[in-house]
Amino acid sequence: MTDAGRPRSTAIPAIRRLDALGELESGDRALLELAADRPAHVRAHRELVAAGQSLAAPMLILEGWAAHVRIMPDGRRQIISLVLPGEIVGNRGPDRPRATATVLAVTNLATCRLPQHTSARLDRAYATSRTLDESYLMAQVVRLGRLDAAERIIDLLVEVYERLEIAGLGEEGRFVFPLTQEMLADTVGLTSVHVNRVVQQARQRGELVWTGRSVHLTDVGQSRRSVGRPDRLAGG
Amino acid sequence: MTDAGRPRSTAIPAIRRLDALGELESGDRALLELAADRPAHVRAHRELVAAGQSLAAPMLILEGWAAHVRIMPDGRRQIISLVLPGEIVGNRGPDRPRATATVLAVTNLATCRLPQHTSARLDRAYATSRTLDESYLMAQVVRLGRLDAAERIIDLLVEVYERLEIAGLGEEGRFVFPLTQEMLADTVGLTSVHVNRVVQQARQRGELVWTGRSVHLTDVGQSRRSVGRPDRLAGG
DNA sequence: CGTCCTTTTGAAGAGAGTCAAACCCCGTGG
DNA sequence: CCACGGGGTTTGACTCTCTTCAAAAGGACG
Repeated sequence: MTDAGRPRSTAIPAIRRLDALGELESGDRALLELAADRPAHVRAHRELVAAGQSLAAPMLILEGWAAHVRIMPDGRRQIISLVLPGEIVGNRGPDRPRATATVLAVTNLATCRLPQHTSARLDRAYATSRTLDESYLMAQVVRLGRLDAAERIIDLLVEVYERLEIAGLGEEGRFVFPLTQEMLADTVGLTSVHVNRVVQQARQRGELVWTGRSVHLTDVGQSRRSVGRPDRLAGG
Repeated sequence: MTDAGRPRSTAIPAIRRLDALGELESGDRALLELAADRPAHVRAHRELVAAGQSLAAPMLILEGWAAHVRIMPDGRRQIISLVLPGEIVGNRGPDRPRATATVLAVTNLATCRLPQHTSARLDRAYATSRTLDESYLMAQVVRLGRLDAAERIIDLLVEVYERLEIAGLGEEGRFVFPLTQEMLADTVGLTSVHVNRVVQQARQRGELVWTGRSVHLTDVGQSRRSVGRPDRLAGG
């Protein structure tokens, strides 16, 4: 279900996402396009925000992936959450954004400051985005707490696919997935060795095609049922 | 002992917590006390909010513990986050609160509606509370993703202690802990059998005294270091 | 005294981690 | 054109944490 009735709003995925979340008007889109017109670039592996630092303003990811990361004193690493194109770092509504964890550029990034004090519709898009952030974090907790290795990986891939789909960056179960198996392991709380084995099993089942940086979930519906994902919330 | 300089603001722990977070004025406290004066009661094991439902208004927990829970189709259960006295369910700032997961009363509860549209200081307390909620959720992800069983349990107990301390409900590592080992297991992503064994080891090390519903962490500093907890954010 | 819930204990099995090495792809440079 | 290097992926053998299944033992309460 791409956009049947509505015309495609813009060529910029990040803006398409906010449009989808808030039903923006053309003025809102123009404002966002203006902001996106002079993007700031960040190289992969650079820190966007150090833990405990505060962010000047919320930041919109235009291209590339970022992640909230926690590294423990002994070197263990956990990717707490991913930030995909169209999603926002430091989106805390009225209060000052203060990072609760380090934010890392997973790939090269294009970003811009998030326009503030704007229309009601745009604010609604931001608010919806915030609500989604929370639900993604909760889903991550359930994933790590109660799913086994195979389920964790499929569940994460399904979630990523559905998140990318909002910005028009995924279709028919296909999407770009720039994480290495090692980073995937740090996301789902496993070792890269075990991730590798489990991914191969999913391949052999025909559930998953993953070559280079592109992933194809051959039957998203089946996959999402197999991991007991709750139905998507009805719109509104 | 407790508040050296400031006079103890109120006898109600939930209000003490918000006071600590926002440096309230007496008017704010009076407003909260008024709201807390006709509490609503909820029995243990009742659902406060069903998954996907929206909440009429944010709800302040006056007494007792609640939890965000996800139950999977096959019966697996994960407690996503705990809500302790003085903490808030459905605290989403300006946007409509919509529950992302079921909220369950862990013990009998006393609650009240959270006063809205109030002073700047009270709003700041709410905002800080929201920020803390997010950091607790992130800590839960790290706990489940990268800590082993013993670490998960100690880390959770340390966090709970420090959260209760804000409301004046913990001192010298001692606090009331109403969860059964089974519920603790559902929180830290383990089985109750294994939780039991690991708790016994912590007892034998002398790290933990847990009898009935009261827990004593004999050396909080040592415990928090042993699980690699980041230093608490400096105030402000 | 019996019932229900929670904690405790035991024995055996499975899932994931560890360690180590080989393999692959790809860009670099001789 | 091919050797070199380096990240990422793959494989194998072994270990160990945590789960599973079962049952006993405590405790609170009507």
